[in-house]
Amino acid sequence: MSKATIYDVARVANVSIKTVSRVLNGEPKASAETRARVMEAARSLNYTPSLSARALSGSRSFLIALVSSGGVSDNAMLYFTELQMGAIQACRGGGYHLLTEYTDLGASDYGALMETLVSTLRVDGVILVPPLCDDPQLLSLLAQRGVICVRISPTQDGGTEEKWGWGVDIDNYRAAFQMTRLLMDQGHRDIGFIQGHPQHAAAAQREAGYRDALFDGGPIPERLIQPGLFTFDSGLPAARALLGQKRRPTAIFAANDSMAMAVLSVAYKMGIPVPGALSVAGIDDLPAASVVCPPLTTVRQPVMEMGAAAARFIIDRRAGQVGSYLKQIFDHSLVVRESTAPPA
Amino acid sequence: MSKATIYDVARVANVSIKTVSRVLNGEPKASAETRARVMEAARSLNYTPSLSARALSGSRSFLIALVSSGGVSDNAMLYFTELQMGAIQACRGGGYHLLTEYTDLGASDYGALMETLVSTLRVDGVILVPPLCDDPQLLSLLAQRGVICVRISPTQDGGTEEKWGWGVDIDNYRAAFQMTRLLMDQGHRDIGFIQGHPQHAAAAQREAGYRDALFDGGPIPERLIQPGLFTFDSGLPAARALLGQKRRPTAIFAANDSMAMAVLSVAYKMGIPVPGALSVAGIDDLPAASVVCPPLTTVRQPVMEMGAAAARFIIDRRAGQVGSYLKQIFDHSLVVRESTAPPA
DNA sequence: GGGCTGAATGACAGCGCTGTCCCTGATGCC
DNA sequence: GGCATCAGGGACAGCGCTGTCATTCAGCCC
Repeated sequence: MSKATIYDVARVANVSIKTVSRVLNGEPKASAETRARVMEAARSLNYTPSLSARALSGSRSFLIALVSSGGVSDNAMLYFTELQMGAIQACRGGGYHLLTEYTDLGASDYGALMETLVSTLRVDGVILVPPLCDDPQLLSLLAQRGVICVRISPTQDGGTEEKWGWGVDIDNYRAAFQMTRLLMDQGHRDIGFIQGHPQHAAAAQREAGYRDALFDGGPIPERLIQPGLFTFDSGLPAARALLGQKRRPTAIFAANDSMAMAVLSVAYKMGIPVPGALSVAGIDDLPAASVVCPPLTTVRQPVMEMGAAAARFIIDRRAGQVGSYLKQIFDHSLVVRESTAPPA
Repeated sequence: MSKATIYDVARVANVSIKTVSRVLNGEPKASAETRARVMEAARSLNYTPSLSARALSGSRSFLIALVSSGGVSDNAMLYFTELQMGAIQACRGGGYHLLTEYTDLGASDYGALMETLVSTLRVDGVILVPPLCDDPQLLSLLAQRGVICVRISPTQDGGTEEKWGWGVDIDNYRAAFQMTRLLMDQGHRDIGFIQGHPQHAAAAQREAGYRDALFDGGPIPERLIQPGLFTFDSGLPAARALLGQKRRPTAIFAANDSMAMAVLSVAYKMGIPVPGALSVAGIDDLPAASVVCPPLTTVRQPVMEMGAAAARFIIDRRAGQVGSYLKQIFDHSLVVRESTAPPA
């Protein structure tokens, strides 16, 4: 019950420790019979290998770091938990474990943290969320150290995989395009838009989707488009600007849910009934989106799957498999709730 | 730049590796001069010790596991991120790292996961959130293996520390008492209450606080108290039951924010203006609480600090310090927003 | 039959630290 | 001076694995 070592297993199975190692790691050179004997011995002893020993002598640490940034209620953090759960599940399948770290780009310890991750922990890979995943300095540091890096919703100008790592995302352009069309199909024509953070790749893509859907490349009355930063607070003035106009839009599409909720909040204060006099839509499907009044029409991303794919990518790479893509695009889906309806 | 080892540092500082180890670990036997020389050598080589090697040869792994359970939008998960950030910060201070794992009590791999945590990873401690932290089987397994265990918001019948580990919490009774009194001070007398999950210790404490504040031990019209499970969905029927009564309460205090939001939602559908005709309050101060309409009056727990304290406890214990308490109680604070007002 | 190939397995040397034990020289005390 | 004491520091043996290389023994070809 204390702690069986590989020596114990070897003794019981009557083979060398190296053979035990081989069997447990699924290496080819082992007869079926030996394999069975070793497995049985391991099971009977309730053996689990020591991660530290494996890491120390081998080339893998079986550790993946998920690095977050931003404040607790920042947009990136809001689906962080979900991302993390996906990654954890994928890790479990591969004998890996997920380490979570936190840093801000501007933080003074940011370099030291990465150094620790690479040197002290020797993590097998790193998963980065925005905006960390778009920091060239960080990315090149990781690349240079040979750490596999997966970026969540990265900018597209990532260059080659060698240099920038791999990424997972949804098709932000299409998601925004479809949501805009959904509003148009309901009869809306005056559809306001609240932009996302200018440095976030997804923001531009979403805006492009909106523009193309609404005017098909033609000019758009710019009064319909207001700046935002993906945060609830940044959505407030944008919503006020949109709703304060003499000819008020009949629908507002915010580049994410946090800002869409800000629209809901401003409309509530101004006494504008939603969806009666105003339809509101967002993107992300945050847990809160289904809970606000009225429940928000939005775009759901398979965040958990994306997290799992990120971790799996690292694990597979470390196990020797080579993929060829730079970025994996996941399917999104429109979630129509009660915040949208045909204009009065 | 590749990877300096302790040998390199020893060579440069012209001492034995053991001395380097001593200096870096802050052990006493080293003259100030030697200490300085070693530190300087380590810095110049950009040396960071290997965690695996330390774990393998020493008695500490420098790893703390934070184990979560429940679904993404379960109550426990909603402040999980915050808890985690606190723990990460505390870990950083002590040279520790946070590993996150996920399991359900009912899950089949639940035992195996714990086994892995203890045997394979040899974590120095485990932080458990409800309802995991109240599972006697799990707790005794950890205790038996000598793993330090910190429970977040645990039941009180924990028994001795040896057996059950340590816990962090707020004074749920007082929080509920104060919130109820706040509503009473505003003039409310018909204050409905939605209970929390019956198996969760905090639920009973909050209810007791409400009862004592409202009727000072005397009988309470039981129509005012409706069952809930801490989830948004469970709050819906409870809210309907309360608001459907001929003599409707003028305020509803839900045992947590998720259910308070359900009240907001039901009131909205029924056309009951909040706070005009109904005041609503919760407990937790979820990120969403400030975003719903109207923003929710609630009780803020210092979740981040609680997470930090939990991690710090494990680190200190591992470093040899011994505390004496079983449970550390943190200060909460009432957050008065717009969902409460004097009755019309 | 001799030599060759290849599958199955073992011996052994670390990986980079920490724990334990031991050595050295200075200090203090009678 | 003699002896215990103690701070400061080193030698050395692992911790429990994996990588590398060597070894063994069938089977097989000419």
